[in-house]
Amino acid sequence: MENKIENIPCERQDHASCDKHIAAVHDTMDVLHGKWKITIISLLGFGKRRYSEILKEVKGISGKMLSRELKDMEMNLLVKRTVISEQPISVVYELTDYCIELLPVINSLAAWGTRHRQCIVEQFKQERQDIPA
Amino acid sequence: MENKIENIPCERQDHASCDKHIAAVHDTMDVLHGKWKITIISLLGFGKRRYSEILKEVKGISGKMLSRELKDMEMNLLVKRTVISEQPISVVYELTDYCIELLPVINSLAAWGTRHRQCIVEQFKQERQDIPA
DNA sequence: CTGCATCCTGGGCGATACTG
DNA sequence: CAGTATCGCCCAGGATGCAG
Repeated sequence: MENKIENIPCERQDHASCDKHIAAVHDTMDVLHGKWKITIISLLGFGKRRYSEILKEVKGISGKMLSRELKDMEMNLLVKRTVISEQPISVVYELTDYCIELLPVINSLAAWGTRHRQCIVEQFKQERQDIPA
Repeated sequence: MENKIENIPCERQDHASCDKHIAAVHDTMDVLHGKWKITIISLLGFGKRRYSEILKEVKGISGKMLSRELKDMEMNLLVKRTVISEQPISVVYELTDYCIELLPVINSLAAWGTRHRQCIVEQFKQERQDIPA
């Protein structure tokens, strides 16, 4: 029951560094918090978009939430906002280079999620044939 | 404003794969949902722990939440629960090999979080000397 | 010690209507 | 078209107490 490190593919060795690690994770999660930000980032990873386009393409999001999230993300330097002064006015959002560094992270989340879904499906099948009668 | 992919270090090319990508991310986030799971995983990445040890080491968590989260994680095959029939009874939790695959993902979250914190600090300093008078 | 039931509060988020 | 204001629901999660 000791603090033997085994099979752990990372380099956390003591309580202090463990706490720092956790704090760092929370820094990221704070930035990504809420129901929508990751989706928005994924979408914008696809290319710059206007407000109304995002509204359409992110299924289910309301206008209030979208502007709130975008404002938030702009403050966190994740997104660049550009006003196009035409008729009528339009606003374009795009990922900052900084935020683009998040994409690989999000990709790794996606990769694990894909495997996880398969695993759950397997498990389900398994259970169904364990109790067949 | 087209769907030009540029500077994007990942391979999402069309709407269908983009949607799948997003769904996969949500699969992962569902598993990690709530205020505590990532922290618990990080801690257990450190070595197996008893219930009461986790309760002490994860600052701020309540008993209710801890058992709820652990049960949840057990169902998702993230954690292995072992009852030690001694006096008094104790229960040991440890990461499954499956969950250990999540550690690199969490590490990448931490890595970005560390950089982000530095970036925010820089930005703050910047602003303070932009409006010094 | 481990873990569940109950009660309760805050705030995340949706719906709608309104302004520039 | 972009964004704000108001209202209110709902549920994650905190506190406490009980059970095995």
